Formats: sequence, C-alpha cells, structure tokens
Amino acid sequence: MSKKTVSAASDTETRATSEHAPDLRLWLRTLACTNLIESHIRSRLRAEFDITLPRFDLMAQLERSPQGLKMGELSKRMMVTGGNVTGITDQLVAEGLVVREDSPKDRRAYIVKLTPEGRRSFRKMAEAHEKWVVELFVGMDEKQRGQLYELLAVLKTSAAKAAGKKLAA
Amino acid sequence: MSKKTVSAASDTETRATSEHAPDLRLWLRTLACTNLIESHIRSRLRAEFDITLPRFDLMAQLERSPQGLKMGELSKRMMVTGGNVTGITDQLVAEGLVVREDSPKDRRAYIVKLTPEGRRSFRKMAEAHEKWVVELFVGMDEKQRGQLYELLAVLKTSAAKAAGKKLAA
DNA sequence: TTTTGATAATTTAGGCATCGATATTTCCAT
DNA sequence: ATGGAAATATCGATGCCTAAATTATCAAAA
Repeated sequence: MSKKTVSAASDTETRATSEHAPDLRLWLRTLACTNLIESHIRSRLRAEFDITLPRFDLMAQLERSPQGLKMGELSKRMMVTGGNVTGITDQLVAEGLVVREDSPKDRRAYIVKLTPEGRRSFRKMAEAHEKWVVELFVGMDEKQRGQLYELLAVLKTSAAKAAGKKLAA
Repeated sequence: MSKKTVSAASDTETRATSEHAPDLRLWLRTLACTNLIESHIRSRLRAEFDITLPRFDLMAQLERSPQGLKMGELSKRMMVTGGNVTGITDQLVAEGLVVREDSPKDRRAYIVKLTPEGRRSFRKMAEAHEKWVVELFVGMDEKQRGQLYELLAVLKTSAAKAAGKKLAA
C-alpha cells in the first residue's frame, strides 16, 4: 500500500527532490527569495554608498528614535547580540555618522545618536533603498502583494509559536 | 492635492512608519519570517547535532550528488563564493564527514564526496531537519501553503528580473 | 610549440555574527 | 548601609562570508 501516488513521471529520476516534504520546498523557496533580495540590496548599498547593510540598519533604528538609543536597545531592535552592536557602532563612530554619549541616568550605559552628518547621509540612502525595494516587487500586482503580506503574517505566527515552545512536553 | 488619503488615525503619531512604502513593510516582514525560521534551525542543528547550517547545507548538496561535486559546483549550488567553500570543506574533512579526491580529468580540481560516516550522519540530521520545518509551517493550512508557494514564485521572478538588469539604461 | 587567456582552487584581509567571560554599575533585600 | 543578584557594555575566540590577489592547470590559437 505504499504506492505514493506517483503521477505519470519517472519514479526514480526525480525521486530525490520530489519526495521532499512540500514544506521543505516551500521553505527553500522562501529562503531563496530572501537571499536574492538581500544580496541585491547589500551590493547596491556597497556600490552606491559604500556602506554595509548592518550599518545601514543601525542608522535606520536611530533615525526612528531621535532621542537616541542605548546599546542594549539597539541590540534588541536589530535582533543581534550586544557584542555585535559594539563593533558596528565602533565603525560608525569612526566614520563620524554616530556618537556615543554617556547616559546621565546610568553610568553603565551609552546613548547612541546620529550626528547631523549621519542623519543627512542616512536620509539620502533611505530614499534610494526604498526605491530599490519597490523595483524588486514591481512584478507582483497589488492583490498579490496584499496576499503575500497576509500569508507571511500567518507564517510568522506559526513559526514563532513552534520556535518558542520547543521543550514544553 | 497631496492629502495622502490618511484614514482616521492621528496623522503625525504614526507618520514615520505608516508612510513607509507598503513594499518596504512587505519586505521587512519577509525578512523577519526568514530570520526567525533560519535562526531556529541553526540553533537546533547546533544543539542537537553540534553542526552549523553551512556544513549541513554542503552535505545536503553532496547527498543529492553521490558521484561527488567539484568545489566550483558546490559554490554555484550553495550560492556562496569559492573561498567560502574551501573553508567549510576543510572543516568537514577534518571531521571525517567528507573527502577531497583528485579529479582524474583535471589536475586543478577536486571531487568532494561524503564519507560513509558523513552519509550516515547526514541522513539522521536531514530527517530531524525536515520534521522541524514541518513544525514551523504547521500553523498554515494546505491552501495557504500552496498560495504562499505560488506567490513566492512570482516574487522570485520579479526580483530576479529587477536585480539582473540594473544598469541597462 | 609557445603564448595567451580562461578556469579551479586557495589564500589573505576585512567585516558580520555568535557565545562565553569579564568589569563596572545598579538595584534590592536584608 | 551592605552584600549579592541582575543589568550594561566590552572583549576574545571562533566561524561564516566576500572580494581581490595568487598559484596551478588547461585549452586553443599563432
């Protein structure tokens, strides 16, 4: 009874991939899309503004919080470790795009802010960045984009739930 | 005439994010999903099998090609640079999971193959890996998964086209 | 045949990312 | 107050990843 309902195709030729769980193929396609887009954006940031994606991301967080952010807050929002934020911030400070100010409330902490030049520079890059993203999605119509947005919400919920519990049993 | 069709919400409070191009939000959501899933898989591979995702991926390519693959072929299939493949392969060789054999046809090239232990080891991991992926998608029903799969195909085509041409004008 | 150009893999330098350890400061329960 | 746990940031070791330079080989044309 283990006939597997093979369609009319050669059952040995395509075996290796066609017996992959459909979920696996779905995941690999998701990953491929993300990597394609992300690497495109990385290379344009590098080519046109000589900046890396992590630095751009850090600046984006700061632009959204003009009062500045502590290292730990940056770490949470960027979803990376604290040690990582230290390194990226060092670079941006060296480039004059960001400053570390002592926190008046807590002598352990710094407040990181964009410099005026950092803000100017970021705004220019953000404009281009948004245009690139629009270009990348231009082959989907309005309805498809809406559907994709909703389906990804479902996926996000599903994955978060599965990833969060793990050792419940 | 630049009224922007604001709904009934405060037009200054949510400004910063609500005026983001919808495409940008869609892209950020895509990225968030991928990162969530990928980091979960990474941490389980590490915790349960003490292996990294890149090493797992390399082994997956080899398992699909029992005759072995040249370094350059691995590089293409994994979509990473050659130097990267060199490093990952070195590790796997040191662990006894993979071997480099001289190519009989071309003295510049190696043929990389799984060792028997590598194959055994990979199969065990792949089984668990597939189960994890299924778990992560379990909150989506059949129809949703199908729709997502199709929409991602559209996105992939769109992005590939936009990314490929670039400096045509 | 010899040169010339392309291809295969490695090496090097630099950046991103994690984990685990460390030093300093803060907070709280005593 | 004070002693210990928690929080804040940094550092060090390790690994992935890229781009550019290098070495060795191949292949085709002069």
